[in-house]
Amino acid sequence: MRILLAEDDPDLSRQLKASLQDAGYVVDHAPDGEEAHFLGDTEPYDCVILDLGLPKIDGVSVLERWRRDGKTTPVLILTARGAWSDKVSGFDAGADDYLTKPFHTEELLARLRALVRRAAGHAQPLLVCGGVRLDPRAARASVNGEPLRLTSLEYRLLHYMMLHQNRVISRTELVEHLYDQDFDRDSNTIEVFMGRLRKKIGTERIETVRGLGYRLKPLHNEVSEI
Amino acid sequence: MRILLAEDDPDLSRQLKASLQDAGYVVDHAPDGEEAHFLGDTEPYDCVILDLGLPKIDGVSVLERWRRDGKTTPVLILTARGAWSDKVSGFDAGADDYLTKPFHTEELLARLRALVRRAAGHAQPLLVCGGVRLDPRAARASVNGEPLRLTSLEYRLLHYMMLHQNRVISRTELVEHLYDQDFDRDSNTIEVFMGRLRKKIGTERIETVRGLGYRLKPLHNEVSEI
DNA sequence: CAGAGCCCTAAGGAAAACTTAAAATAGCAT
DNA sequence: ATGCTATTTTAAGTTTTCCTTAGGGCTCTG
Repeated sequence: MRILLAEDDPDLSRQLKASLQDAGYVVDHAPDGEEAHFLGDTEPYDCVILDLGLPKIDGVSVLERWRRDGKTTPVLILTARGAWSDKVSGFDAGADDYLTKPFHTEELLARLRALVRRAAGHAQPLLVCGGVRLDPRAARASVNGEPLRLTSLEYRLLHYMMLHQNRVISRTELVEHLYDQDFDRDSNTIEVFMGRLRKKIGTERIETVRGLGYRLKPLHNEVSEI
Repeated sequence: MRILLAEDDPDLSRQLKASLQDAGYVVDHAPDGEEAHFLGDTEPYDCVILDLGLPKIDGVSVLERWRRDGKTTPVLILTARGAWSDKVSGFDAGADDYLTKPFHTEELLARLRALVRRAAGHAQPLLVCGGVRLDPRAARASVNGEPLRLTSLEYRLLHYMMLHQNRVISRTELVEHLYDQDFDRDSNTIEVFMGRLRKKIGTERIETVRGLGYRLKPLHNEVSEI
């Protein structure tokens, strides 16, 4: 876990750096806004602790530049007591958290934990099967990067099969998961939809296992992927 | 944007609720921990403002229960001046931000903006989706630099969709976040407003996903994803 | 090679979404 | 307060989408 500490007060800097290192972080120190901006731009930090009253370039400006450049690293801002209007502008510039000096080191550490935890919790479950990708959060799928245009049932079918890829899935199982209880057992909808799906993602990708069901799998030449 | 305000002081509650509503939020109020826990459990809020000194069940306990149940709604905690050890335990219980009483309403609003924005995964204070821009601070939006003239509901609709762009958002989700508890479920307001928004920002930008909802996305030539 | 299992196509029909206009409500200034 | 305007909601009519059905042809297997 690597942290950028942008703070000009030498005493506070030394003390904070020590505490952070004790807590297991790797710490780089920037004594002014110019250095802070440069480091934040070039190095991949997990979090930045940014004092607003920095020499050369002030903290809010540094932050604004980063955000304008698309940096999303979490930033915790330090500010002097009572300068609450700084806070407002800092937040609106894209800060993720604030701390007023003087503060207890323990509180800073707690806030850091919260920030990093939050930033890391951004992993989204993306289903992949060869060149086929499905993002359940976005309700969207693609083949070889090309977005797929799927109807509701087609999507649900693909979703279920991606969740259970490489396994043979019976027609009954599919029906049970795609429809509610009462559904005409001897209907051929599943077959029809298999046909449509195949047409959209490539026939080869869904194998028919006669008498048992269907299996979704990557193409032969794709198997090595992920 | 729908918010739960859990605060027992009647004066402060009234004043805060008014300020929040002025700022365009839909606000539900819980005067004690029991009510707060119940509402937070049943309604989908975009953010919770939680006083630690609540009657019946105290704030930290309420928060702990939510987190144990897997709730990830951002929570901003209000606490009395000087009780900083509360903060630490509150953070570790899963709070996302802290504010010490007394505070400036403007600061609370700034922190709320930051929280909501962060929860949606945006570091930038300015929401961008292709040629559409929305500045939550100024409550302004534009298309290709051209300022948009939006009514209150149109704006809130666009705001919510920009926070969750590229994701399919159901009619239900929209209704739940744009209105408070009692709203007629089978009404077609959302459809009507989608029509109006589309007329203003361009039909292509809002894709309807039949049976699921709507998705706001950049135009084809503006960006490609997945 | 016969029969079961599967695939394909096209069209009917129903649900979902869109459009429009008018009624209801809220907001604002007089 | 009162009326005027802007906004929101309701409601009805229209269009679009796509789920389902059914029938003929194909393929695999015993």
